Amino acid sequence: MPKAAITISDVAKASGVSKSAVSYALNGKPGVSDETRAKVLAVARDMGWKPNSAAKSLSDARTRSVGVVLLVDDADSFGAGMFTMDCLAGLSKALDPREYSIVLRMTAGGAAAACHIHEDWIASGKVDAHLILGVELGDPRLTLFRNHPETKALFISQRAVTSGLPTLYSADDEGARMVVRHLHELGHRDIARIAGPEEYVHTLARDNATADECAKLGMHCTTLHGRYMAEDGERLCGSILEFGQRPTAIICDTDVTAIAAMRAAAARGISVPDDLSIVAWDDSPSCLSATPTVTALHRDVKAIGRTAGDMLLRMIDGETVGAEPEPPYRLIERDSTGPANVA
Amino acid sequence: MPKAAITISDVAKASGVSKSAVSYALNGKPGVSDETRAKVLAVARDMGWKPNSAAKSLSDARTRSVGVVLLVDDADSFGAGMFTMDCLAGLSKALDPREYSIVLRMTAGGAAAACHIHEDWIASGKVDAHLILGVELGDPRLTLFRNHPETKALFISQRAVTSGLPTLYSADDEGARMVVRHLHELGHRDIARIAGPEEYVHTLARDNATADECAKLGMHCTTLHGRYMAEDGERLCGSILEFGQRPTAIICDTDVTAIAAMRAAAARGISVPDDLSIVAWDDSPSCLSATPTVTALHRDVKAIGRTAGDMLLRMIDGETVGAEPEPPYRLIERDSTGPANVA
DNA sequence: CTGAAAGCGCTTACAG
DNA sequence: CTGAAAGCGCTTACAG
Repeated sequence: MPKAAITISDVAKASGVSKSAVSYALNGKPGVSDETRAKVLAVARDMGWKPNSAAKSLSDARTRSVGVVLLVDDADSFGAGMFTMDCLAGLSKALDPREYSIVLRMTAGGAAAACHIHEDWIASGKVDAHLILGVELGDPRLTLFRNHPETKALFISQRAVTSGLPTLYSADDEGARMVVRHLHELGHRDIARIAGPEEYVHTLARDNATADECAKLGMHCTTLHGRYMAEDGERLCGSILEFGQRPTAIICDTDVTAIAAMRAAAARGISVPDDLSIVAWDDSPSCLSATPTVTALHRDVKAIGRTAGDMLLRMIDGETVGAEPEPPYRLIERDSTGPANVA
Repeated sequence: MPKAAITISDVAKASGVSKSAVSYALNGKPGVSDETRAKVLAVARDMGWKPNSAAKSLSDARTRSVGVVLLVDDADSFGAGMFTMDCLAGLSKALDPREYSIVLRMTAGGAAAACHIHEDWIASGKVDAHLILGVELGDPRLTLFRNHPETKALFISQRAVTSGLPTLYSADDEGARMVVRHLHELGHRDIARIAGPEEYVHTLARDNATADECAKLGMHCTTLHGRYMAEDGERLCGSILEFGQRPTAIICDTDVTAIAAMRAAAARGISVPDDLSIVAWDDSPSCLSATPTVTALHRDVKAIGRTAGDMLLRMIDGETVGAEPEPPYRLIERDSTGPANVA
């Protein structure tokens, strides 16, 4: 069984034609008679021939792969975990039919380390295109790809951050407005938000949109920032509930903080959703298994990955790609939100 | 900035020597004077030269990448998610210093589809080695790699499944015994287990080891099988609590079912850990945020990935690799287990 | 120590 | 329609 790798020359010999004839036949190009072509194809199949990937890449300058560098944080391997996984699944799905693979690297060295890997890939021609996630303001990867406009690179990011670069931008703005409007309809006028760290650009995007929509609707919103951890959620929720005027609803930027906030409320005898409504920004299975179940902003992460893959393929095909929006959020109403109870 | 890819010939021209001299210099091989070498290195660095990856691969028959095919299940994108992610992170960490990348594909087509991808990779020389996860009994990938002993492939699996093939085998056996002994020390004699689906080989491994250790220690264990879902955990726990002699402890094969089981117990007024101890097989953040916190078997998944990476590199270097154990489980005692309360 | 040459496996103008 | 040739960018014996 384990025959040494068979080449186009072997096929040529076996079918009694020249190497070039084999190449033409195999690639469906003109230059061979139908008869020859059929024979070559049959022989190639029988011998189990596949084009050598390195040789093909060298000769046609295509690697048939897109590069992704993941930033891993030793602490929170959890936060980004599922998003990344689903996103890769979607990407893979888009790439699959074209026989493109993902070349994956992970680094704990942050944006700078990721940037070096991309540089290497550019210089070595390791990938046909780059996908960049988790960009921050002043990220060196922005500069890198601005300086290499000939390199095909797509960012999944906020619109404001990557301006001028091909981007699949998030719908955080719309999401924020959606939540605020939902709470407004339920009669809430005084709300709070347990937001993520201010370093994240999407946090700022949400901050802005939330504030803007609240202003439009005449609502008041207090925003506190913290990490995406249960303890932060509990602590911030405590602050919100104990100081000043208590809001009737809280928006939490993540499922973890939302569930932590519910616990903090329960600990104080505050009932959700009767006394307090809670909305989680990221939907997840834990939103479903919590008591009560948590109303959440849901987005189809696989679809985001798939869209990214499609955009990358278009770039590889030579098309110019600009900024395109990701699929919209959907608000999934569950049991943690209800009419405002203004005591 | 965006200079067209620069090649070894450019460097040769710029430093006034031949291409071969450049190659020797760049690869630290003898054949050039120290002076020439230094000059070439300087020029190459200045020009930002990197070896073209396809050319290098073609010439030395090494792709500097290992291939991984992930089986994605449209339904449960969650279950395997974090394990896979952490495992990849560990793998990447091992591969990084050698400048190896992961070539990643994901498929919803199960083992058969994955098998085809591996076949393609073998024929096209796309990767230097393969890593295979989530193998089941009768998996076509076992046959494929048995028929291709010259291909470097490592399985992360159960020892029994892959016999003869290079394998990083799991410590499920030891894990099971560890939990049983822990419960025995706490005085439990009559226990139950909410296990995973019987299709999974690791389920059987756990079944066997649990039964064996119980027998040794004179303990009784009832085992029920179900999916890794909250509803299954609740249902099975209900069955266990309501029929026959109620056990004093339950081992759940996953964090999800453990937490569901705790809920089922609470719903029946059974207190954890006073009336019933609960152990989760897989540790996770939710074990920490549950009330009470859940005693769990914890394994260092990144270390598993890293070990796999090291083994793969050794295989790539020509070493023969057999079956090696993964790092052992650790039992993390939290608040969901306590002394047996034999009413 | 150094250069010219052949080869890795494929593709693609270029003559027959 | 078909074959011989050159080239993709690198490595590596092989003569000077």
